[in-house]
Amino acid sequence: MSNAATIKDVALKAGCGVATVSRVLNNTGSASPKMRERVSRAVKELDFQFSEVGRSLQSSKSNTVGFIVPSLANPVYADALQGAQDVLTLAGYQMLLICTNYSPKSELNAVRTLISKNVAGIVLTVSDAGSSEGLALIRKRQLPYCLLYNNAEENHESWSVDDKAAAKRVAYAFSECLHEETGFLALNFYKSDRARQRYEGFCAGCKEKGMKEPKLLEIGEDFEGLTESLKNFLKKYPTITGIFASNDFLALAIIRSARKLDLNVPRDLSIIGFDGIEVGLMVEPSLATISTEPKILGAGAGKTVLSLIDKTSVPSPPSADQTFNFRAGGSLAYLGAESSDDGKVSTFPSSFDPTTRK
Amino acid sequence: MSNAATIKDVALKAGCGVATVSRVLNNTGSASPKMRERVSRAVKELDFQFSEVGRSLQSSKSNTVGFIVPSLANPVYADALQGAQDVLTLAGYQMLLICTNYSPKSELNAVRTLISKNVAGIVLTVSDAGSSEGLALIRKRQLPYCLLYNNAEENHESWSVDDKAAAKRVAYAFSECLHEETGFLALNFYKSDRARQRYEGFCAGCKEKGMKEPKLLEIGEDFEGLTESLKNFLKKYPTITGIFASNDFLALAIIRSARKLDLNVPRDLSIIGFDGIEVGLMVEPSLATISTEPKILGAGAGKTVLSLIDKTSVPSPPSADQTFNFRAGGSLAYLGAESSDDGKVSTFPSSFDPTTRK
DNA sequence: AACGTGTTTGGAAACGTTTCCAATTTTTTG
DNA sequence: CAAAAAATTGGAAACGTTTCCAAACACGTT
Repeated sequence: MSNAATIKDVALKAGCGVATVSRVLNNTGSASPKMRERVSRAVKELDFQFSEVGRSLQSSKSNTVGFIVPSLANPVYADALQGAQDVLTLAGYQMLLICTNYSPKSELNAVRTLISKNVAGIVLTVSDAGSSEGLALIRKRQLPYCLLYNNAEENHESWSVDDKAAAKRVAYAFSECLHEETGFLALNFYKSDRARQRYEGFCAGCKEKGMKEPKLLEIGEDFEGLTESLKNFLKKYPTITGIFASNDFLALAIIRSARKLDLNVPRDLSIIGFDGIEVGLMVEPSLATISTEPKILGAGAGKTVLSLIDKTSVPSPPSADQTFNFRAGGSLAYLGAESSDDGKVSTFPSSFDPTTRK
Repeated sequence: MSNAATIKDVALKAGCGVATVSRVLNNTGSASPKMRERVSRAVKELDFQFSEVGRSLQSSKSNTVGFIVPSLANPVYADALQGAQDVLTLAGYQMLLICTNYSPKSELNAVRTLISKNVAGIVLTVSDAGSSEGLALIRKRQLPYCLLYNNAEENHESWSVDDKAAAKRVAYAFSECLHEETGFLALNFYKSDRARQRYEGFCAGCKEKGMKEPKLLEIGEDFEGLTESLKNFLKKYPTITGIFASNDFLALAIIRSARKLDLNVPRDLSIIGFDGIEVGLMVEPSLATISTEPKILGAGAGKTVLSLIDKTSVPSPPSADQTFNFRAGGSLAYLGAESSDDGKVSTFPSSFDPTTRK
């Protein structure tokens, strides 16, 4: 298809051997000034560019890194991707992207595909790190890789939010505002180990603070019928005063549903989200949530893979409690007697912000 | 690095020539049943997989398609990407992704890179289709390509929202609600031909309806100081009753700013957005906006490139007025005397929805 | 003028495929 | 059963690079 010039064409036009062209263009080995000049002119005239395919075949290396995520509809992954892109591009790598749509089977296929394309490394988010066949294949093939948003077993490189710790923090927030009975809202609970870990952490936190065990409100593929589900849920558990949504999108959706049921947020029902997406700051009342830094995580995972490729020292991910912050917001009400009118809650001291890195 | 088996290893283990292995595995040419069996076993034992690099070099084809977008922070592009991914994956192609961060210079680099990787085709959004060097290079190299979100000159394949027509529609909506004086809010006006086209269309629509010419409110890199800008803007033009924001994010941000200035939306100021992102439905009041189908556009552009590659017939993009719908919402107030209390506006008949395709 | 020394240069092999073609084997046919 | 026809097989070239190695050349020294 492509009428592109090859190194042979350049050599022909410059009147020299291909080896010389290669040497000149890569600045490896010697070449006389006039030879350099002739080659340069030929390159100009032919608009020559190396074929990365030929290069990759010969060197069995490539400047491509694979990126596997469940979906880009979730801004968290989109942002993480941006972060990774930035560091990869800077290092001269391109990104081969595959979305698995939360299907573990696609995960394995994705890995196979990337391997066959000879990628230099892989950044990936899997459904369940413990049982992922794709991940196993990567390790078997000894490819540089880094997990993203999967809380690692110790033997994996990984950049992730500590879901359990963060969810615990949510429980504390409810507790500090004197909530006793809460619910946990998740979409596709069974498909995401992240949702499960959040639930686990939330339960642990509630227990620790002497609150009742959170009731699980699980919904299916999309938001259809959420209002109805909420109605039934609250009928079944009328004493619930707060709901922890496993991501901000869900949190916004449940707020809307509550509104449809003529419930005032936060007066009748408090909501806390997870992720800290930007629009959470734009709605009224603003969304109390766990704020995270997807871009930093993505960049970190990208850097890790690059280090693994170059065999330089691997950067350390932030420690568990530095991967998130609790962000106060109007959607969480203080239930005490001296309840002030504005529904505002004191902001908590934010922990060290891992954002600060070059 | 990789200890991966090659076709030679398979041939060795199966006791045959590489040509035979190739024939068996690709089901091209004949092979005896026992030979097939021997080869299959060898493949199993070695966990063999073709190297796409070798293949690509030999065939000067590849199953990779390039995708160039300004950014993924904007959910519109993220969704479009998803749409494209779906059709590409189904057709056995992978996606090489490059974000340009709105820099025309990166555009050219991106194209060069993709060409050197021997992609089969490119889907791309450029800053300005008329002057894009990257686009010019693609055409020169005769690569299959399709523009996305760039309103095409007639000689380009393109899937895009008709910005001008849609913006006109916004003007009509204001007009129908009896607004006379409006503003247009844009971020990085000069960098995006899309923002410019929207402004142009909006002006045209206002003129047509006998409204005053919209005042331009332009802000820089991010949302810092938006509230201040709005304050000054409204001081300067106190008779403005509505603002058209060039995307939904901006619309939400300006609503928040208005709120900070103690203005009630929509009573004191009406807002209409552009894009139809999902959270627009979740906020209160809901966002009046132009709803679009990024996923469909992305899928369409993907399909177009695939058709170009296969030299099959190219799908037709939806006609201009089918690329968007006006979506009524609480952020747009009817200014007539019989103003009802709820701020609701009649919904307009939605035009044919181009979503309906396999 | 003959000799080292150091720089430039190009041929050829290798990377992992596919495909052409000729050689070999099997099957069919008279 | 021999010959023709058909099916099966493998060697080799090609795709675009890089790199090893030996050949060619340019010098300054005796």
